[in-house]
Amino acid sequence: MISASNLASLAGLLADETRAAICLALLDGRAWTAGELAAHTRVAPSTATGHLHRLVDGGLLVQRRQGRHRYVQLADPSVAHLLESLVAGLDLRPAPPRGLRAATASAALRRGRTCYDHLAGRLGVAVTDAMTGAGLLDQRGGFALTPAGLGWLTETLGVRPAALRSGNRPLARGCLDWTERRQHLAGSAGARLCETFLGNGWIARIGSGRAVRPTPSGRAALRDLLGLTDLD
Amino acid sequence: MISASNLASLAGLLADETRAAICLALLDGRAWTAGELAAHTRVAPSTATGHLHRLVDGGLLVQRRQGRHRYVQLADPSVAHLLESLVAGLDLRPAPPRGLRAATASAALRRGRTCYDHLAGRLGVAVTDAMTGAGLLDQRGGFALTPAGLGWLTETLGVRPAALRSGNRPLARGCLDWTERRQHLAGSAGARLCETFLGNGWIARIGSGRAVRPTPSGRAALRDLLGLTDLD
DNA sequence: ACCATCGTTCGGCGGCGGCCGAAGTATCGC
DNA sequence: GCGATACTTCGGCCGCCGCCGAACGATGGT
Repeated sequence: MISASNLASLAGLLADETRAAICLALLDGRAWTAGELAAHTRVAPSTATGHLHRLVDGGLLVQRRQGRHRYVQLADPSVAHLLESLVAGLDLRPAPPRGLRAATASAALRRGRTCYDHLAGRLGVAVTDAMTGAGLLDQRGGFALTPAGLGWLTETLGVRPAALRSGNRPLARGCLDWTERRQHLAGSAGARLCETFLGNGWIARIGSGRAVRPTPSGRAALRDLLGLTDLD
Repeated sequence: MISASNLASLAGLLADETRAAICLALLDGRAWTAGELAAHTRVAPSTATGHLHRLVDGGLLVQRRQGRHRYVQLADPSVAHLLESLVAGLDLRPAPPRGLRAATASAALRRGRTCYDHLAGRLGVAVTDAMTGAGLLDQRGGFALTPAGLGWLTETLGVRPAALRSGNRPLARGCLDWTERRQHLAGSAGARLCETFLGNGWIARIGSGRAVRPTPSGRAALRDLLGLTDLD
């Protein structure tokens, strides 16, 4: 039919375990070099090159050459959204990770992380719930920011209103969390919120991964702004 | 990593043009027989059998045997949602369909159709816009049913409130329309709305496909309830 | 009982594509 | 310049998988 071959070729980009692992790694929203991705997926650099070519040609990734490095990242928030939808569609047996290091890394990720450009994990869900309780979000009839929530973002947090209307991206959207099985705030409001938290030093990345944790000043701010106290 | 192989195998189910065409055909929400799908995708029955096995084993489809027929349909609204997300991710060159028959079928589909279990096409978008204008939906901060919209569904249309809370499916959700590039109402509210329209004889399927059109009584009802007059 | 229809299983063919290593090109630091 | 590092291109190997036709159940109609 009309778009079956398009759909098949799009799915084909993710139908290989190595390419899937590359895309999942890039879900942290940052740019990785080709070599990092090759090491991360445990394939030869030449193999990674081939995969990156296919993903870039397919429009899922964009690249930026910088010196002798090739940086690559997800092309678009919509690509991240697409990946989230697919990962959310995996309610299959989640075999527990083996080894202690994997277990603690996994615990840190459950506690808090970035999901492309917004907050996820228990931290993301807790912020979302607190905003809902404070009347800033309305999850009763869907997932929407209230007028009070819009004011809170722009006036209390200082987000520029123009930054909330980027392209045709939705303002607020629920993103299903794959560790918490709950929705957390995504969309441009979620992206600006995460950006503000990072910029204010309220949260910090742990090491080089996508795990994040609140800083002492962040804990104080979250308590004052949203009444959040129990963050671990 | 944790779910790369799961993601790859899920994507692999859709990475074949024939299987993709099968899933898109099933997006009309109805059950098809294996033979119908074989004819629709122009492959031998034995080939279709193999594909259906893989899709059922992968959890995307469920089957029901009835006499010498094997009926198959999408397993779940979440599978439909997943497919919608992927199709929405295709802003690639949509080569115009060739041939007059394809063109008129395509025009009927653009005018109105079912998208799994809710309304889509210009009809679906028009209903969604009218509901938004009447204060029944709020698309400003996301996509949510207002309290008035909830009352309208249950009192004016007679939808049982219990039918709106099915499992953990969201009540209202925006679904990006691939012909109109606009959002229309999905989620359980969208499903009940479509069900009610069909049950009241306000819309009828055209032939055996998923295209629908308003009936004369439906036009009157849409005009009285939502002020919709220009439906073609 | 018989045939027609629907679906399935099996074997075999052919091509696509993922993998690697070796050789080649670009860039950085000294 | 020179070596080291980052990446790419190329060729070849191998396995997977989509396709079909033919033969084989299974069901329903007559």
